[in-house]
Amino acid sequence: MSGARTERTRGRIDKRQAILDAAFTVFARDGYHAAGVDAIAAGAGVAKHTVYNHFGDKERLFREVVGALADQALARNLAAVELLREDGELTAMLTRTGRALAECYCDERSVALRRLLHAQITTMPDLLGIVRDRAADRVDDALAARLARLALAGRLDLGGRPALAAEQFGALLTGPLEARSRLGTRKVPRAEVREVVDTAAGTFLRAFGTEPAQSA
Amino acid sequence: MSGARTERTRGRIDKRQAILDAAFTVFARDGYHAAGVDAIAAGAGVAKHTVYNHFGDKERLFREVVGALADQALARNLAAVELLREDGELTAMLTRTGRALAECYCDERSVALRRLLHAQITTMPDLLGIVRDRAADRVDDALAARLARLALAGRLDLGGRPALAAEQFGALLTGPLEARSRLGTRKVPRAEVREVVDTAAGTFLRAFGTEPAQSA
DNA sequence: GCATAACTGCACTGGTGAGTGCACTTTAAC
DNA sequence: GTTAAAGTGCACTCACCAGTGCAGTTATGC
Repeated sequence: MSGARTERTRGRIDKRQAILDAAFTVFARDGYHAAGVDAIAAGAGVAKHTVYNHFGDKERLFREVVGALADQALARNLAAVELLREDGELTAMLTRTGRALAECYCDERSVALRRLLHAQITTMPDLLGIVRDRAADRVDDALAARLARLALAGRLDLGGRPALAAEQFGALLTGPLEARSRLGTRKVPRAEVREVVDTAAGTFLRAFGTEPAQSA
Repeated sequence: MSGARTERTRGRIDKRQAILDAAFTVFARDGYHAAGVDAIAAGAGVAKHTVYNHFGDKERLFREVVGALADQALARNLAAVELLREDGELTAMLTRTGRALAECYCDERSVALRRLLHAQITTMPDLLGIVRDRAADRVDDALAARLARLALAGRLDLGGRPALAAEQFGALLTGPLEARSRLGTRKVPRAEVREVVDTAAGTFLRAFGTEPAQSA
């Protein structure tokens, strides 16, 4: 329905990108098996042969799509984590970071990536490794590092396990969002995201904070 | 690999159950689309016609499998939640309940249910409703009710929102377990489950407890 | 014992989709 | 301008799979 990404037959170098975009759309909508290469080619405004010229076969195309989604997710998530600085009021900062992470998590592409991953994890077990290496692990590490710095500054008490604390902060966001978004089928209203993030930040600070609580 | 559930052609009434069992195995292994009705029939030691006699078509069979999985998950999870009583030491109790819930979450059938749900949620959006009505929502409610009772007894301070606290306790378990089990593809070692559960209970009690902390 | 309902085995249809072959056109490089 | 690479359109093969038809078998109710 969203039509071809290329304006008719114009440039040549961006066919590859057009195919990746269309492939994402179709895979996300129909899932790996139900997705047809014909539909992808049509969506990209490209001949089926061109798809095979660029990617070899359907599975390799799928892997490329997943890899691209992982890269994009990494960029967005790292930007969110970098909102956690050492200065500024803790509650506000944690809330801002949490909100940014929540937006990443709810992003259409992230939702699709999780869905495709879950669906194909048994038939293509290596996919998870790709996504973890290129995105998930790096975000976790970055978050843990930021929290560790706050602990070093005496503003958090993580019991010497920043990675565990990062894991929990993430869980306090993603768990509720997964449920409330109905596995990504429902757009969580702004107010509800706010509630999830504020509650997560509150719980996290009550558990790990060293400063007098900033009431909700 | 686990062979037919029925010992050759014996009883008749349990063919239905044999089909459901085999269908679970095949759907869980291959996913909805890649699963073949022939494979299911073979796995159940039954003619393909018998499958269609009992369930009409592949999609209805799939729904029955999902429903059955939800019912089983509900039973296991409720039993876990009911470990939360009003007497007894809080940390120990929360840890025991947490461990039981973690085991439910890591159970092969729960893993498969989540996987199938994620994979088919776009093509069969009503599936989520079935699972929520028959399992997820009820578990959440039961957990919230137990926590509310503990709050009423003055042993927790949930800020008057037991449902939010229940949501967070669940998230502190499922989030880390989801990641550490690699979406269910890896068996999480006992020691690691213990770490996740203890950390979750610790964080929860530091955030919501009213009694002096029981150190880890 | 017999009628009926459930089950079996096998062959079959119809549809769909991955991947290829081929003749032709367009673009980019020199 | 000519050449080579990339792209197009279409028809085609091959395989797989949901669902059906049918003739024959087995169990169950009475």
